[in-house]
Amino acid sequence: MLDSTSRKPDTRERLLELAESAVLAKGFAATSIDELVAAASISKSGFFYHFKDKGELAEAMMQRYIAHDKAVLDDLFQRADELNDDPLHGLLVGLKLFAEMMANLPEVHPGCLAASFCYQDQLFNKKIRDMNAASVLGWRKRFRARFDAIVAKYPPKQPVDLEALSDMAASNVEGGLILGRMLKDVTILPRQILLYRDLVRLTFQPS
Amino acid sequence: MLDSTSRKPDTRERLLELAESAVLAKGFAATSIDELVAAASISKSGFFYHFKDKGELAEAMMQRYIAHDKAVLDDLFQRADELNDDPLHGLLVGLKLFAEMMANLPEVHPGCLAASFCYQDQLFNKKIRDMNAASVLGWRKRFRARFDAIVAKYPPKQPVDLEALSDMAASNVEGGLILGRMLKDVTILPRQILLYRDLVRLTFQPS
DNA sequence: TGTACATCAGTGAACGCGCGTTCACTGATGTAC
DNA sequence: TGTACATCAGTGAACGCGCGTTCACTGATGTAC
Repeated sequence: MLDSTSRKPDTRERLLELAESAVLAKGFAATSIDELVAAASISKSGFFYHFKDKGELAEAMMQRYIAHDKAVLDDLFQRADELNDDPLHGLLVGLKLFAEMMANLPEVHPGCLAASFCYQDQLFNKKIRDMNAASVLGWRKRFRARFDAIVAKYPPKQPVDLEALSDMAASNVEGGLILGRMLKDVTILPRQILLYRDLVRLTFQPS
Repeated sequence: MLDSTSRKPDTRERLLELAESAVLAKGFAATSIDELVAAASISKSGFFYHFKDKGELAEAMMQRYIAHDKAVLDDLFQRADELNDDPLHGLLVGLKLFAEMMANLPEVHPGCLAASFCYQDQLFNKKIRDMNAASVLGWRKRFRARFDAIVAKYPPKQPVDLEALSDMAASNVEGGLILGRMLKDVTILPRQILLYRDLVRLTFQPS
């Protein structure tokens, strides 16, 4: 029985964490197994005990990243919904919380592993690319459900491309991360999220 | 004297073009000089006649990409401005033209080299990273100037983060490209641009 | 409680291949006089 | 107009290093009886 309080080193998890930050800095191909095992203080063969090859590392990284991403969003919107019954205000509160969370990240230059992978996708097998696509569709579905509820209560004055508006949640984060990295300015992402929030408000809130 | 109509092979340009599409598919580190020279039908040493090392290739790629990017935008907004005197309508027309242009790209999965580089930026020297940052600041400045003119004529009802709104032009394109690649759906980018256009309209247009 | 065996989490040495880079050289074209 | 030289746009062979991967092996812990 695995005791969650027992702090055994968990080499595999450490390798994945090291790999993630290396890949976000240099890309997957330039991240060598040698550097990971050196940082984790194990031998190269130790790596191959945990992953049968480098492709399996990529798969595990993506799985871990997507699961974490989903957990954060689930938690965020659950908290927002507890504060509010109205679908529009619930989303606006959630987006505000999201912006605050992104403003308070401890990391210096955050990045999205899915974005990194999508600009190197020829390196990966179909399974990984499909995981990546599924995770974006997850964002789309999550936000679309909220917009459907909002539209029912607050019919917009003009026709709205609800699918694009749902996708913009993810798109806006990806874009904000890229600009934040390019300009080394961590305020860009949270401000982009607040701007998306403005768009949602202007689109649905009766004036 | 170089005659622009003389169609000499221009090996260097061909190498840059081949490198760009390879890098957008696999990343810079996984793009080998061997594959480029094979595709260009020259020998490996021929490559080193044009570029002193791989880093100089990266530099030339970025330079070329940014110059092209700037030229496209200059042309686009010049055309939009010829159709219109009003700053708000000029921008709205420009964004519509932009969306149409992006909807009619011949490429299957377009991508942004600057985004690719920024997710591998540890591979590159400061000069390249600075070029990349300068190009984003170029977008910011371009759109900021337009928003300043718009605000003077159409004061917004509520306070607006004009810098973030300017950055969103680039951010929105980056995000749209990423989602388009992940889902292999070329309609995503133009629809995101139209949504940004909606935000601009809703923010400034008197109701 | 003691013993036999299985599993876990690795080690250490070796491998071949592909990568970026160098170097001496070359044939075609351009320029000076 | 002919000749000497320089530049352009490469070629071909060789280099050493780092990479991902394999393989036989090991000491510590867990489980069955």
